Amino acid sequence: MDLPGHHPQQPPPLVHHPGNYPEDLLTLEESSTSQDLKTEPDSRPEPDESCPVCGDKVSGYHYGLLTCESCKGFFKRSVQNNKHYTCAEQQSCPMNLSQRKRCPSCRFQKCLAVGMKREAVRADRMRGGRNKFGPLYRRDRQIKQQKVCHQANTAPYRIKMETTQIHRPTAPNDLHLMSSHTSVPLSSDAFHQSHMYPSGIGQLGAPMPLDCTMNTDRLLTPPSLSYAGLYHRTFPGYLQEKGEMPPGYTLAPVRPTLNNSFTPRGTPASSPYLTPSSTTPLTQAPTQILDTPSSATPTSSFLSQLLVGEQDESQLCAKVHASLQREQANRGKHDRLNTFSIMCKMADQTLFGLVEWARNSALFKELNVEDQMVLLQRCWSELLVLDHLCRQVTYGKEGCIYLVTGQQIEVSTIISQAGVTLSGLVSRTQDLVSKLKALQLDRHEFVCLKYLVLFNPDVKSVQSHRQVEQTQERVNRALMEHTQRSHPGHSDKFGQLLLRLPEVRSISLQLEEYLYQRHLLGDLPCNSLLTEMLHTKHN
DNA sequence: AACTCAGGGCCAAGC
DNA sequence: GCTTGGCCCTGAGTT
Repeated sequence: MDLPGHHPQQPPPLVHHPGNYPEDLLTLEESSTSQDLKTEPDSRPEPDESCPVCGDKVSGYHYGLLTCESCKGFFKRSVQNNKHYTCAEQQSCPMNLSQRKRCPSCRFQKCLAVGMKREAVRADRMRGGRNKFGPLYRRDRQIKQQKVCHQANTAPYRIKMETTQIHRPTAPNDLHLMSSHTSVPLSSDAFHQSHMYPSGIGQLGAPMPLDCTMNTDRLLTPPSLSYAGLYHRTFPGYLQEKGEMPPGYTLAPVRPTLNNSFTPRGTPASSPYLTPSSTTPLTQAPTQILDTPSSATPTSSFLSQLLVGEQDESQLCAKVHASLQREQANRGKHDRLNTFSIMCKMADQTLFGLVEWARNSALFKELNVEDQMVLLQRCWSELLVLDHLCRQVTYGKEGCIYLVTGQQIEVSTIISQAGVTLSGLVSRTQDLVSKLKALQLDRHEFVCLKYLVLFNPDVKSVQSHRQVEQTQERVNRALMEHTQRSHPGHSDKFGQLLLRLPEVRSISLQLEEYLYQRHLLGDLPCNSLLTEMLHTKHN
């Protein structure tokens, strides 16, 4: 579309960003062409850049990201007129250029899902000017620009820097996510065969390369940030509380209650996804999580309370699949997500679930919103690691990593194909899994560990410091009494459990660093909670 | 001061 | 009558 006064399709000149690139890359750029030297990256949308909502041609940044003119208008009208659409189908209508008009509900959900921001639609309807997302757009441009440069220089650069991974896996060696019906307890269930594998995601015969090369030497300047999205997505109501948003604005999509026991149609009762309610023992797992019979002591009642808000694995699994399916549906046949992107999406959705879990926790709700944010920003990666560990202890087979989607992946395959950092992370995590399996962790103990990590009195900026400290002590006591009661023969289980937490923390910090480096390379999906959390910590 | 570009408004076309 | 989407206007921020 040619817009007078707009130049959205003008090809972006190759630019060089002084200070933002390591020397070797810089040299490559300078030697390649005669380029303009600019301090600000120019990345007007390329002619073939497509709208993340419908695939149409983008016309510029609108409400938080590059979209087409049509979706811009649609989103604006929807927010301005406070529209509430209803989907006549299953809320998963295909969204593309020809079908975008069919279901406004799904279109609007898609707009929100890809990261369009309601708060960018002005309540006062003032025209012109700039919005507060300038830094976000700059960051996005920078990332895109870095990605372009990275791709342009990718081959020689990787060979040079990736000493452990000179040979990038080609198709025959591509990492395949093992189909669960061959390896995991989900076996032959109809749900997994018909439902669990979105097109091109982890299907047998659909190889997914483990694009996990990583160059730890590439340290780029952290771009500028906007935290608004984090607040909005994780703390609906925050701005209303602050009086920054008019009433009636919903800042986050309403999500189903986590306690709802969700049963995908066609899933046999033996599936671990059926982990029905949060208070039911997980009895189907290869390595069982032992739920001990408890007498009605005050501690066990407190522990039961802690378990109330536990995430439903089947629900989480369904969400992750839906998210991956949406993502894949938006892409062309030749533009499949690589394995790393899929993993990031999984982590992102899991993180969403963990934030929801915390927010729904009665103990956590007692804190003010600022304290909640500070605590979550501090511990999100530890929660992710703990969540992963719990899944491995519960469902993981020896030598395999069990994904939130129910698929399994062989550890040896990852280690042989990933770079040094990722291999190290996987090894450390697997070691920890072995230790926790040996300790025969039960779900009470896992949830206590999560609470211990969440209620961290060492976070200095917490206002209700005493409250956080008391809660942690209470959980600590409950964990101690529980381990003594449930494993009377294992006198030091409590101590052994606590001794694992520093390793969890260490892994989580390494994971954050790894993800942040990949993010700077433009490998992480934009507008994800994961990237926002990473940014928050790095500032 | 000129330019940029993202937000809002307008309105013909389509349903 | 409502929705869509292309085009143009506006004005804060940038150069």
